[in-house]
Amino acid sequence: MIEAQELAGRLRDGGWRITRQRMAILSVLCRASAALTPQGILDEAHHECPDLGLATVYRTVDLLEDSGCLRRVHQTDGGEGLALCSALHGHHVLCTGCGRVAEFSACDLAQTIEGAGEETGFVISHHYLELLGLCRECAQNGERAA
Amino acid sequence: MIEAQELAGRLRDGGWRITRQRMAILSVLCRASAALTPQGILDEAHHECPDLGLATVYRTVDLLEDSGCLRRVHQTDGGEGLALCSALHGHHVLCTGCGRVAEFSACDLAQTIEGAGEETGFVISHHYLELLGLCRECAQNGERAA
DNA sequence: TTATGTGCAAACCGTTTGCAGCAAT
DNA sequence: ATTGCTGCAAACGGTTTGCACATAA
Repeated sequence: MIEAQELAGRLRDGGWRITRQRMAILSVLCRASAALTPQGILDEAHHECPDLGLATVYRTVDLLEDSGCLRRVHQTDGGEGLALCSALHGHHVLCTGCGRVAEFSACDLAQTIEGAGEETGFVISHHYLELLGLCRECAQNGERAA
Repeated sequence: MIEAQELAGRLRDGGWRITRQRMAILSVLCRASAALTPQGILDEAHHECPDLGLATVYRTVDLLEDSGCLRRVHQTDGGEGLALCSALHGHHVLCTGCGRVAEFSACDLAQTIEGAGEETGFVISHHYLELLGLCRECAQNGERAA
């Protein structure tokens, strides 16, 4: 669980100003257990920053994405959501039952990348990986994976 | 290189009608080496089907996605594109130099899935994987990966 | 003090939808 | 003959932008 303060530090280091609005958005993102939409962020942040506008949410989200603090993830419903990246080279796992998002770092694609390289002739340099399944709670409650 | 006829067969088997418009869209998708947008599909298909409308492209794209023949991929420019899935359980590789798309099947995530499961407590059932790099030509021409 | 950030509201643009006519089966 | 498919154009909704004001540094 990363702290809003820590993310704010990253922004400050990047030369960005720390405003009430940005702090509110960061807090919301840190508290969130599921991926959020810009509108969802606004709704949540409204409690601690009633005059926040949607345009600012979009602008801040862009900023955070560019800074590598935030990533777009495919939602179960087909849409996209926003989820924090607390660590470097982290990937996301999404729960198809409740939408919860978690990060993991144990990513070993060496074999796959080599195989794909041979198969296609490409020289692979990056990858985008997202896992889907059931979180502990949903698995225990017998939810079905989508 | 999958044939438009083969894809048409899959649609027919699903109970869908084969129309001039759908055939034109399928041909475009089969010919394409890069991921396309709906508008891009329309522009290309216009040659062989001048009265094709954008709404029909959207409707056909939905159909193909639902049938598992087409997948959305993250483009290098941040946008999304559409790429054919010719095989079952295929993933895509995108060239960050020229946009070319290829499919590969050598996907071994067992290790990663196990690790992520331990790390997060999730029971993983699906995954979304996309590789990025340089195609043979771009690598030879000394293009830089984005 | 100064440049950056913000709210507001309008503009934008990709996508979806309703409908009357068309065409695959 | 039936029913699904299509083009058109309007509606929609998420995102971006211009601008004058506010505020972090």
